[in-house]
Amino acid sequence: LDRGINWSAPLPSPYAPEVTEDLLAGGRLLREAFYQSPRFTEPRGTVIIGPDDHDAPLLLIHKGSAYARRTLPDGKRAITELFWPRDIAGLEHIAIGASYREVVAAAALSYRLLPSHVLRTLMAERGVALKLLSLAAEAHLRMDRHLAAIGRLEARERVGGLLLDTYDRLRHNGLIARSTFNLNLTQNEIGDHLGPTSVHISRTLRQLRKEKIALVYRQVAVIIDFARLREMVAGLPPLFFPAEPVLNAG
Amino acid sequence: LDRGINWSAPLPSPYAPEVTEDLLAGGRLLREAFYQSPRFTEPRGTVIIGPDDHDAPLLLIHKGSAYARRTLPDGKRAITELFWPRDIAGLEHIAIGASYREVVAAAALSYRLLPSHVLRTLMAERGVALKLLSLAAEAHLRMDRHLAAIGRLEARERVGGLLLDTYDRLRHNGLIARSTFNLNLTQNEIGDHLGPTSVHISRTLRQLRKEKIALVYRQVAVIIDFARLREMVAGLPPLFFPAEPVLNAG
DNA sequence: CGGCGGATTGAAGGGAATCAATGCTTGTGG
DNA sequence: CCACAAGCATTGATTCCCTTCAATCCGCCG
Repeated sequence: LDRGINWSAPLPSPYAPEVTEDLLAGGRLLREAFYQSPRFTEPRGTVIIGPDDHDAPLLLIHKGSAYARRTLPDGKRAITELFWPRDIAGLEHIAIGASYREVVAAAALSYRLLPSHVLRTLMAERGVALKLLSLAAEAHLRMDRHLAAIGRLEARERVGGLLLDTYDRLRHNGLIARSTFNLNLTQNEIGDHLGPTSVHISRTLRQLRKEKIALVYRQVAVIIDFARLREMVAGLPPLFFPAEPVLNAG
Repeated sequence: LDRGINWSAPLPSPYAPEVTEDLLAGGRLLREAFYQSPRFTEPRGTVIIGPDDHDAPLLLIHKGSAYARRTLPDGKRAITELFWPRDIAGLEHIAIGASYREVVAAAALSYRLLPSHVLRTLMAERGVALKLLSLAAEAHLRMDRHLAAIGRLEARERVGGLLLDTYDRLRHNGLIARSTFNLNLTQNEIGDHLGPTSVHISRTLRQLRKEKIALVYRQVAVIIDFARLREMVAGLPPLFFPAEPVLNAG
């Protein structure tokens, strides 16, 4: 059981050392730009960015969570990315003028928007361009890893991975302190994200509950046994890079 | 059957109109930078970028093809991206100093390398930064779509999708003119890319062969019946954006 | 209270994995 | 020039993970 031991994940990703300063400056400018826009709030389920929106804005999340969703021609749905507070969604819109997926609020969502043309202007600032590229790279890394998981792991490991990844991401950003957190996804949505049907997600969760590894009840997840959960998802590469000498205290 | 009718895919992706000029300029500069470096050639199977390389370079492909591969802790492999001539691989390295996957030559590969720090300098040029972001966005789009396919479609549709996507990408870049092309992937590698085992890939290909839809023999693919193939992968969203009024003749 | 979306559970069926044997090419060396 | 090994592909038999279908249940809201 979790006895207050720090079970959190390894250190964050090491950026190329020579860019950390630029990244910090760029991140600051980016945040300031967002803060010039008003803060919106929308209830769960709201489509923030439509599937065919033109010149869609970028989106900084303050509170709640959101996901990117694709609807296939036959009506099947796939959730390809999850966004949590401090994440920026819609980086693609800076270069590509049309959206190809929806961004949907997974919980009551508080956020700010920034039109893509503002970003294009702001990119003149070296740090901003670099920060945007690094955000894109992080998203790429997560999708790459998710792709490997979906293609090569079984439902059990994928579900375990989702729980652990979410915990690690939230914990790493200081958004939670205990082993309980709000997943904000119905079992149907979990299925759309991981591949299996909601029926199978239900069975998998029941199994984890029965084995006293983790508990998901009404979108609230509780990780009971970190050691066995981490062992269960050992097939998955680590979410962040392996620990390294700290590069910068910035 | 294919009677010389143009079965190729819809138009390329529409960039935000106000950036097309910058993109062209940036692309030119980027290409020029690559051309300052020597051209290398490696045989099929060569690992161009190792899984733990630090400060890995970017890679412009001239001839042949390559793929990005992850090896999971238990030895299972996942191929998460395919690269064809004119593609640039390793955009992540500009911001993230460590590689998290391998880049492997899928055929005799002719390519050039560019160290990431050169890119970081070159990014001062507005067009270059924008071009890099747009390349990242395109890669993101492809992965997003692939994720949806892996998560929601069956093996048959995935295999069909791979064939059709490859054809469309090659054709769109003027790299092939007929319905035959070299896939450069063993059935094992196809499996690593699409999810199923090589055994099941073999059976699926046999089925397509029997139905006279497509033929893959010794890594060479021949699309026999475009109409039925496109119908078969109707569940997949289009590779490029739907046709639009042409933005720019540039 | 009735209705509704989400979750649960059982039974049956199917798609894909696994295991294992065989065949086919190509390259190598005797 | 043939034997042989190695890697890839093919195929059958069996198993199993997951889907599908359908019924039920639960908590919540008007």
